[in-house]
Order: sequence, then C-alpha cells, then structure tokens
Amino acid sequence: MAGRAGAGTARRPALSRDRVLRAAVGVADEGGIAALTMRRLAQELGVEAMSLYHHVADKDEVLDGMVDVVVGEINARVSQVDVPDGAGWKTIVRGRVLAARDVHLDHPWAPALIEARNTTMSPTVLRYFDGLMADMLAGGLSADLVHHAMHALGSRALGFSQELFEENDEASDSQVDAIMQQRMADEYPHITQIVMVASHNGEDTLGWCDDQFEFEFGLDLILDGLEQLRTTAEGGAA
Amino acid sequence: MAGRAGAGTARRPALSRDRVLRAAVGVADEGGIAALTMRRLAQELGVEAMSLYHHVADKDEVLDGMVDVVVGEINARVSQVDVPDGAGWKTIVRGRVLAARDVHLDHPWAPALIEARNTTMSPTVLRYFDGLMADMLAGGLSADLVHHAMHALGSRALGFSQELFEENDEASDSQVDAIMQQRMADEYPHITQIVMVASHNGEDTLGWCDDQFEFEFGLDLILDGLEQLRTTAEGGAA
DNA sequence: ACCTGAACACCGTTCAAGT
DNA sequence: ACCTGAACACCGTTCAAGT
Repeated sequence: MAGRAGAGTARRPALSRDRVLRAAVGVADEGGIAALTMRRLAQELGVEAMSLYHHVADKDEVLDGMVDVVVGEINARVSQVDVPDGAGWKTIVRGRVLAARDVHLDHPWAPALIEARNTTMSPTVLRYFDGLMADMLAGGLSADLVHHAMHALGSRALGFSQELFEENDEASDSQVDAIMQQRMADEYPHITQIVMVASHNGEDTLGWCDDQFEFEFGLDLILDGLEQLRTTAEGGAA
Repeated sequence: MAGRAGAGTARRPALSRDRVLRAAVGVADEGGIAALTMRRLAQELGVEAMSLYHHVADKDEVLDGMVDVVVGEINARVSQVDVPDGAGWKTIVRGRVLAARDVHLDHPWAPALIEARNTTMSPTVLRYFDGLMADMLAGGLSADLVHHAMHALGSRALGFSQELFEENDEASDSQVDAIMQQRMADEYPHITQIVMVASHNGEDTLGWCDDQFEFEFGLDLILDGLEQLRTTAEGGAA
C-alpha cells in the first residue's frame, strides 16, 4: 500500500524499543544474563552497538524492559487460566501464582533479575499485583491482611522463590563424594540426616529436591495460614 | 620474641585472605557492592590491585568470602542468643532467624549477594543450616517436614526476605504524586486501596511498610503452619 | 531521523619482572 | 615468597560525523 520504504511494509523490520527488548530476552534465554552485552545484543539485531542507544537510554533500561516482557507474558498467561466457577480465593490465587511460575521456567534468568533490580513499579508488574490483590479482597481478606499477605508471599507472589539449595553441577564429582559424605556426616549431622531421608523418598543424593512440590508446599503453607487468619481474628499475626 | 620481621609482631599487618575479605566487606558497607572493584579494594589496603591475586583466586572468591564473613557474624550472634529454658522449637527458630536478620541490617548488600551467588555450600552456611535443622528436629518435626520447612522458609531461614516493595527514593517527588495518585487509583484500584489502608495505620503513603513487622508476620505464618502439620498428619502439604 | 566508527574511561586478569 | 608495572581483552557509553 504505502510507497515509501519503511512505512508499513518494512523490508527488514526497523529497529524499535520493542524489538531490542525481545532480542535481549532471546539472548538471555540462550546464553544467560551474563551473555547479554550491548555489543552482543546489537550483533543479534544485525546492527552496530551504538544504534541501540536511539531506542533505549542505557543498559539499565534494557534490563528493566526485559523484566517487563517476562511479566507481560505472565499477565497474558494468567488471564487465560480459567477458574472453576465456585472456586475459593485460595484456588484462584494458587492458580495465578503457579501460572506465573510456569513462565519463569522459560526464562531462568528472570527471577534473579527481578530481585536484583526492584522493578516493582512498572505498569506491567503493578497490573499483575493489582489482579492478585483483587482476588484476595474478593475472597474476603481485609485490606490489612492482603497487605501482609503480599509481604508474606514475597517473590512467591510473582511465581518464584530463591532456591537456596540450587543444583550444584560440581557436586556430582563422585571421587570427592565419598570423603565429603563422611566429613559432612561428622560436621553437619542434621543436614546429613535430612538429605538421607529426602533421597530415600525419591531421586538420588544430589539434585534431590522436587522444586515444583516444594514451591507448592510453601505456597500452600502461606495460603492456608492466611485463610485461617481470615476466618478468625484477622489482621495481626500469631 | 621472633627476630625476623613479619613473624609475629608485624609492623603493618601483612596482607592475607582474611584481611582482604574484611576490607571488601568494609568497602561494600560504605559504598555498596557496586563500589567494590579489585582496584578500589587494593587501594583500601594500601597495595596494588594485582597483589590481591596472591591471596584470592579471583573476584568471585572475594564475593563468596564476603558472604562467609557475614554468615560467620550470624553464627556468632546466634550462638549468643539465650533461649528461655522451656522454650518450644518455634521460639528457638524464631530467635535464631531474627538474630540473623539483625546482622543483615549492618550489611544491606548481603542478601542480594547471597542470592546472586548460591553460596549455600560453604562450611559457614552449612553450620548455620545444621543448627537450624537441629532445633526443628529436636522440636519433634520429622526429617521430611524439616526438609520442606527449609524450602518454605527459603531466604527467611537466613534472616532476610527479598523486599519486592523496596523504598523508592524517586517516589517522594510530590509534583508527580498528585497526577500519579489519580492515575494509580484508576488503573490499579486494589493496590491503591491497600496502600490507603496501610498508610492510615501508620506512616505516610510512601515508605509505608514496617519491614520488621512484615518479616515477623511472614515468619510466624510459616512457623505456625509447620507446627500445625507437626501435630496432625505430618509430612505432606495441604 | 537514524545509524556509524573511533575513542574514552573503566573493568578483571595475565605476564614478565622486580626485591 | 610476595609484590609490582605495563599490558590485554573486554565492558558501557560519548561524540562527531556520516546518510
């Protein structure tokens, strides 16, 4: 239709903030967040590094924008989750949060980035939180309790919890294991005991945690606690 | 006693791994973690940057070491907390965790660093966790439940929770506020409602969260939930 | 208007020397 | 053995110039 090049037809899609951010997410998905340099990002877009600065102020804006892209995906997915008609607030909130968690599985760098920069005030994030709070208020929690609930959930509200026991690739070195295990048993008997029980329950000694189960366990613990506060005193802890 | 210089008397304390790490903590306490460069750290110690590499392999080792220093402080403080004699496991664990939290107040960079690098496997951190698990096991929680409990606590076990609603300095710009508040009320009605209630309860609109209260609220919610699981079915969630 | 090349000020780190 | 100076390979970013 349009005659001038780059009007609507676009031979190569013109550079834009949106395209920059999406490319950044792609780079991070492939190579991790450390692989994301301005030069690498430019290369991905077939352009010189300095061209990026016409669409984003600096790298910080790129990082914030990436969080926005991910939370945007979360919002999209959350709005598709259909809830059983008579579902209680716990079920609804649970569904939202687990949907959010699913998105993070595609972007393993996202949780750390969300925490590192405190991107809480972007419209995308605010929209997500607003929806979550709406569900709780509709469920009969007082405004006060909803406030505390958000704090109690912390990053769980956004679908992740910092895994303090991350997979440690080096740990599978089995020569060290034999010696280490004895050392461990001596010096940290209680950790050892817990690890033993956990590994009897399921997978092997290392990489022994079912992350999905543990996430849901913690989430349910908090939601159940909140429900109990709702039905009794309301507002204060303990 | 010793004749040779640098044996025990030490005119200027010789460079050592320990002195490097302590200096690093000092730099981060003053200027934040971003201020910590190898060159700045060397300068702090009155030495050339490259001298550091005789005591630490690289910057990563410095960062891991800093976490160790902080968790070392936590262990020191935790061991001083005296518990009332007939105290239950909840009180004991609560006391440990809140003592840990106190330490982080001196090192605001530490939580983010602990999460960024997964320093869970250092002896210092393992000792802390072992003690925490010991308290729970002694309190009658099954090994299985202790395992889930650690996951549910997440970073709270180490005395912090990522504040998703961090203080935002810029937000105090009151010219923007008037317009923003209306915008906020329109677009995010539930957030607005919760903020209003919270600000009526105590301090002003912004910086409206009592972090200490919220931390204890979340902690108690989890501990109470665990106690309930202990006294009933044990082991599984929900 | 958008994009570029060269350059600047900074990193962490290596290497060959110094004592 | 410990420490140093110069250098290398990378950053993010600025600036003057191209079209």
